[in-house]
Amino acid sequence: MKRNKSSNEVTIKDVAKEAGVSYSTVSRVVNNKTYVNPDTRDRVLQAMLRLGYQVNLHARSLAGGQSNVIGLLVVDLTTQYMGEIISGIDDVLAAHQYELMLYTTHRRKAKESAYVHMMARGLADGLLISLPREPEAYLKSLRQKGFPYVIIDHRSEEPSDLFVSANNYQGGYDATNYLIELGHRRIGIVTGWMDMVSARDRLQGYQAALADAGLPFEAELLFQGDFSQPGGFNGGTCLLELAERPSAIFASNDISAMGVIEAARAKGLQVPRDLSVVGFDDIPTAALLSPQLTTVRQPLQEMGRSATKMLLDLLKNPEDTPESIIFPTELVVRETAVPPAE
Amino acid sequence: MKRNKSSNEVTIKDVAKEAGVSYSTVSRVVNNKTYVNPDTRDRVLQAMLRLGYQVNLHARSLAGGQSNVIGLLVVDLTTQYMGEIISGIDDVLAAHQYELMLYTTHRRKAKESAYVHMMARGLADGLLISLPREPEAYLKSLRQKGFPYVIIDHRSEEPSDLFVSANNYQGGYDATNYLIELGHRRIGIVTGWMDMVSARDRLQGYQAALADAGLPFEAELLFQGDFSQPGGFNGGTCLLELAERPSAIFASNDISAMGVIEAARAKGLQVPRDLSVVGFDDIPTAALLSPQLTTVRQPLQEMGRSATKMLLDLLKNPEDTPESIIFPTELVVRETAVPPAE
DNA sequence: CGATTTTCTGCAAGCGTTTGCAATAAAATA
DNA sequence: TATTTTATTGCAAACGCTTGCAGAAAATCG
Repeated sequence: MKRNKSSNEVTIKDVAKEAGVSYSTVSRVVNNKTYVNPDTRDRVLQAMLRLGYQVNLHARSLAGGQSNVIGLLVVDLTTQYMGEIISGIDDVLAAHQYELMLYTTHRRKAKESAYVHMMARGLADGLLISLPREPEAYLKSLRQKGFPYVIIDHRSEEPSDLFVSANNYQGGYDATNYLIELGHRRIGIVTGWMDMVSARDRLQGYQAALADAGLPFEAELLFQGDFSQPGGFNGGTCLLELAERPSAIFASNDISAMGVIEAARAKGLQVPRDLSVVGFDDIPTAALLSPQLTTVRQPLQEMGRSATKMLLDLLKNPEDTPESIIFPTELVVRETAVPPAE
Repeated sequence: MKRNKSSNEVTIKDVAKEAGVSYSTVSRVVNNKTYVNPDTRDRVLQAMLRLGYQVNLHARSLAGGQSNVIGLLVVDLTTQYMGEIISGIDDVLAAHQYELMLYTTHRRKAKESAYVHMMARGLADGLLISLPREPEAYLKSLRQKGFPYVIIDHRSEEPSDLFVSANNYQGGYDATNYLIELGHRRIGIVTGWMDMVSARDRLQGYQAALADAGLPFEAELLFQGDFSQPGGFNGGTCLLELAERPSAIFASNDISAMGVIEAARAKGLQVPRDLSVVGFDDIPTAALLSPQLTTVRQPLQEMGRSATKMLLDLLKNPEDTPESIIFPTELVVRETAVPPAE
């Protein structure tokens, strides 16, 4: 049943016959190995072209070669945040003839682990892990196996871990500080998932900026969000219902900033006149909102690209020890943050 | 070098030894085949658990089993449009223990073909193809091989092709007709890539609505866009610079609608006061803009889900002949379209 | 010019599975 | 009880490729 399909496929042996050489020679040509006579190579190449040969990745991988597949673990695909990162990853992968295998965890911690093991089992040559929730569960076994991986947007504490991240602390600091400089004194914050290092870093930046300006950190001005629009909406609503409501809110990502703005509108407040808002990420939509969102930019595409390059480099030279990267963030001043009303 | 890694892995044979059975028995247990003594099965299951066995997909696929991988061909990942569809796909795949292999063509036609062949070569069990550009190039060979695939958002003319699409014609008609009913008489259109059936269908819907209302179709009111924001911006700019400028514009997707709005603003015009705009897709952002975008909704997630179900069904029962689906579209009235000024 | 070295090619083993076939044991039937 | 059937297992042959090993041919050297 499946056999007849397969018999249809042209294999390395067919090419060998066509070119009048042994199949190992064909393999050498395909893999650009040394010690192949230029003439022979040409002949094989011709034969491959004629027959339309395509390597079977499964077989190659099984035989101990590379699978030319990179696994990517993501939480959620629907966000532009992720789209940007993936597009960076994809750029580099395409340039190096690698395939991308995608896995969405939907924040189910247990699944992450199972998937990672399967990947490491030979399905993929390396792994890109974005925004992991409980990485320690499986990272340890990857390390033991010496399986190459790079983490995206998560500043790992383990020194041997390779990661690419942005300076979330600084970003949080800058955003908050900007609001302070505009004259705001009561600044709320809607955080992200607090089990994520990046979210904690942004919060700490916020607190540090407050402290440096001699402003107190007030617990009632903090709302634990979840990087989602509804989360931002709830956060905004809560904060705006405080007896003494904040004149500005720092949302830990653009999506929740949009939620906050939504909440303000629902309360009949105008942004930025009645409430200043600063986001984080600078997703493409941020510039398209009206008013345009003031936010902290992290170079998402570039992060994806760097992580992938790093991983590919690691695959090529396993002895290499590239350095983790922390990209600087950049405050993008647009329209949603202005000096407070009075 | 790679060997030591592999030797680390627990294979079906290890499990067999641990359980005291032959490896073929283990395989039968793993694949839930009939004719395995319940006791034996238990013993094998135990052993698998103890050793932490994970099937090697490459080997399985090579040996003629399924790879449990579905290939997905997409143009571009950065759009929410695609994010929505993928999220639907992913839902279904996850529920059926399939992996997703992703391939982004970046609109390079040649690459599409190469990738499809590689997938069909055993890498994947089936293929999901979204927004193909020149599908005929490779679809033919897929058909010949009997390789299962489903097309997303492309109404194929080939009767044997399975596809999931939305009623783009009706959507275009409804959007235009709505504008006409509001009182607009000069209605511009920014199209998508005209080599895509969906874009052409939307345009035809637009023309039909015009005709039905006894309005002429004027070539100067048509701008060939490309489904992108800049494309929308250019289109908007052009149309608004006409001697007699339109009072409304139908943009062929939300992203370009945002571009059109941007263009209007750049010209000092207010939406919707000076220009009504209707989009297409209803991506999540559409509801978050201000003013909120009036648009035509197509059930993207559902389309992804249906296509995937269809494909999986086809894999399970190759004799089945599921029907292609054309989802109805729905006009979502929000704030960007109102009666014309005077 | 014989002896090395280097380049080139083929053979065969193996990667971890699935599966048809054969063998055996147990159950059902005559 | 003898004979079929049915259930349960194991063996071995693929699947398409990589790669170490060994020979053959060509190039280099003393």
